[in-house]
Amino acid sequence: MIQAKIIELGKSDGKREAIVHAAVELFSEQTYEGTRMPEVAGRAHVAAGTIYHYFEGKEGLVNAVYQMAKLEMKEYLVDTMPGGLAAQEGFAWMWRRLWECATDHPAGFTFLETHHHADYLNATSRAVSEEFTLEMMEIFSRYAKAGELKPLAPETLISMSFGAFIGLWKSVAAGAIKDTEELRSASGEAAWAMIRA
Amino acid sequence: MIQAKIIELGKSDGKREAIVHAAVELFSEQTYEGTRMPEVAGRAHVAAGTIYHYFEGKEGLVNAVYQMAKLEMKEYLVDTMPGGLAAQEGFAWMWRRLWECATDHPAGFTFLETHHHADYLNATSRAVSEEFTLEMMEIFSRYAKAGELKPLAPETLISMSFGAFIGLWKSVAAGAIKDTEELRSASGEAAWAMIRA
Amino acid sequence: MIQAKIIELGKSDGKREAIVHAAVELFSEQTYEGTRMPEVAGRAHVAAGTIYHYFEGKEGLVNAVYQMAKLEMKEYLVDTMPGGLAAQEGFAWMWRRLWECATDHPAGFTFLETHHHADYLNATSRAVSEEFTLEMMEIFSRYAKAGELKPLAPETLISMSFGAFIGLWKSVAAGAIKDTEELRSASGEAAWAMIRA
Amino acid sequence: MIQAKIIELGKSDGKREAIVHAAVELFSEQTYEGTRMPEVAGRAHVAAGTIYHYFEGKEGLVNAVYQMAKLEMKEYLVDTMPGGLAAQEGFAWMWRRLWECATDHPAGFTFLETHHHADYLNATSRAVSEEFTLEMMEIFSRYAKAGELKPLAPETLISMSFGAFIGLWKSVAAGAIKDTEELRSASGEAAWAMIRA
DNA sequence: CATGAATGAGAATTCATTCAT
DNA sequence: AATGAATGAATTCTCATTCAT
Repeated sequence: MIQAKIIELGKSDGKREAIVHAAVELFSEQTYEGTRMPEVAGRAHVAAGTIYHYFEGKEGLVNAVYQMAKLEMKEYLVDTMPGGLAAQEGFAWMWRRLWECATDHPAGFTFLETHHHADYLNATSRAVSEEFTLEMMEIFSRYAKAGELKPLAPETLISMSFGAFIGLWKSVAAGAIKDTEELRSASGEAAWAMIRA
Repeated sequence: MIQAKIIELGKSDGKREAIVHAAVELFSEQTYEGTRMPEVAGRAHVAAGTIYHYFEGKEGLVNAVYQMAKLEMKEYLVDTMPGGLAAQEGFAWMWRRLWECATDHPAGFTFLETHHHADYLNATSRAVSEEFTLEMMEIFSRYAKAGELKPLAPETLISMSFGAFIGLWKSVAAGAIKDTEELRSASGEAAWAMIRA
Repeated sequence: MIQAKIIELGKSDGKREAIVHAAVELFSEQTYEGTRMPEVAGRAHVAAGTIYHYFEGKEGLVNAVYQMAKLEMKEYLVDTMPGGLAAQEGFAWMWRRLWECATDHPAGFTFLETHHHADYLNATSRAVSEEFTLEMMEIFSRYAKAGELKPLAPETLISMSFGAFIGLWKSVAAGAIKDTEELRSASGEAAWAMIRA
Repeated sequence: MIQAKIIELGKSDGKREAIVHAAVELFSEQTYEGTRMPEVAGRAHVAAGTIYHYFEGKEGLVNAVYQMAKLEMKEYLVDTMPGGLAAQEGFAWMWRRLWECATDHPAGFTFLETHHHADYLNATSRAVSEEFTLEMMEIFSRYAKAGELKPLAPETLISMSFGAFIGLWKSVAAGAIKDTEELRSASGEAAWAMIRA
């Protein structure tokens, strides 16, 4: 009964969802190549063959995973961004949202970091990625034009600040650093110090 | 002359080195799991079986690669560090050395970033990694005690500044940002702004 | 009818059995090490990979084969032994059963002779073997206590009489001696003459 | 100097000897197929390549081993047999010589048992084997004609009595039975009881 | 003659994918 | 749609043999 309801509700099938979910986890814990299809099936509580009803092989699955994770990230950082924020507030908001995104979807977040450049990503995946990058570029360019950022290419500032966050997040995820409210704001301020004019 | 001496010392006529060299390149271009042994053999101009004279299987090889790369990095950042530098100069020196290390050994540098957490790393590899981390901790702790750094855990500052460099380097390696002398110093100053008191 | 039941019980549509069957034959015709997995697969009319669904590698297979053959032999010689036979009748019965076992399962019988001491036999295989040996010891010890056997250790008498049978069987299997009813009883009487008091 | 003398003395080379010696041991402890050439080289204290100066590959080696072992056995049982013995004494003498042969050359003796039928034996090896068999046949036929043996084919009596010895020897070699003078004579008498008229 | 590093054909094994049920 | 046993191509690894030193 409950199962039936979940299926009827959004998120389509439940089974497809479960597969993608299992896959992000395994791809992020291990690697794409290091993860076996029956392993994915097992964690999704689904038969191996079932995956092939929903995805075009392993490559189809990893692309679905990638797009899902990237769109999720876009939702956190771009789609929900309040308009009209000045550079400092805008950056602080993004930093906070990065934390939230990484905390809410640790597997997806880690997966994206580890599987950028992969040659199994198809055109759609690359397009989704590209779109996100452009949106970020636009935001940083706006701040730069307003003279709020260091005189470095927006690309440089984005790479460095995202890099700083990822470095920090990796340590947190590894348990080397404890995630506290204090850390979230202090690290954001530090990152801002790196890029502000 | 020097070459002659090396040949006399190690038994190596360079075959072992050639294999490790081919392996770092391929592991960084692709992945550990995504790289096939004959591929490594081919790039090293060696028969497939030869790899097994020098390394205990693929796992033995990847550990040799990891240790080599990590020790290389340690040499750039720790072993050759001039004593007696104050925090700002010390950090600037390290930032420059990171660039040099990444430029001189791009494959090794990229490999380390992508293959941290891998479960095929053995005790020795983990020990080598640990030692490097401890050395960095010591340096940053010294700067922190001198009151030159932001009041955040050294681990946090290290993660963020290394993360910033890696983010930047990835963009450079991907061809999105051009590596200039200007960029090297400006980015270093920006990173310093992030961590200084 | 019986066949139908077996199919319902075990999951087996006989594939596992076919593999074991092919394996005993090949292992006895050649050797364990001298037999190639695809050869086993071929004779079992199964794909090479299928063997690995049922057995843990070649070693798993050879152990399954060993246990099967040993239990088969135990069934012929121990499990079906009528109670209450005096020494001479008991021995005659066993001798006859050895012939039947060797004739009905020539591959298994030969395999056991050739692959005793092998170091790929696991704990279970050794336990099965040990149990059979103990049962034989018990039987011979009983006969010895009744004063019907020569004053030699039961172990000695078992080794010699089984050895005599195996020597004979090898010649029969090689075609050097013809298996006749006459031979079966005469050889049994001869063997009895060797061990009787 | 000493080395030179040994080489001059019989047994040709010393190195060839060492290789054959190492090979019998390993082939009997393991199997022909289960033994690696470098392993043989190692135990013979010789380089792997050296084996190929003396033998035509692994197959050449195993044939040399087989012939050596078989001729050794022939020497013990046939060549040195005193003429003019009656059946019972002749058999007792052979039984004693079997013990001596097995004790003096355990590896060779075991090797022969385990590697009869092997398909890597060449014409020469088979000829040597055949010759031994014929000699034994002759001896047993003589005893049979004299009416001293049971009315069974000589082949049958040979197979059974040799089989009995081998069975016994295996238990002794495995440590399950202790080799004593008492056992040697009692077992010989038992075996004689099996075949005598 | 002796060596043993190097070779590469061939063996064991894995794993993405299919397909009868 | 769902299953999971079966497949066999692809992969790792072994080992008899060669050959430059």
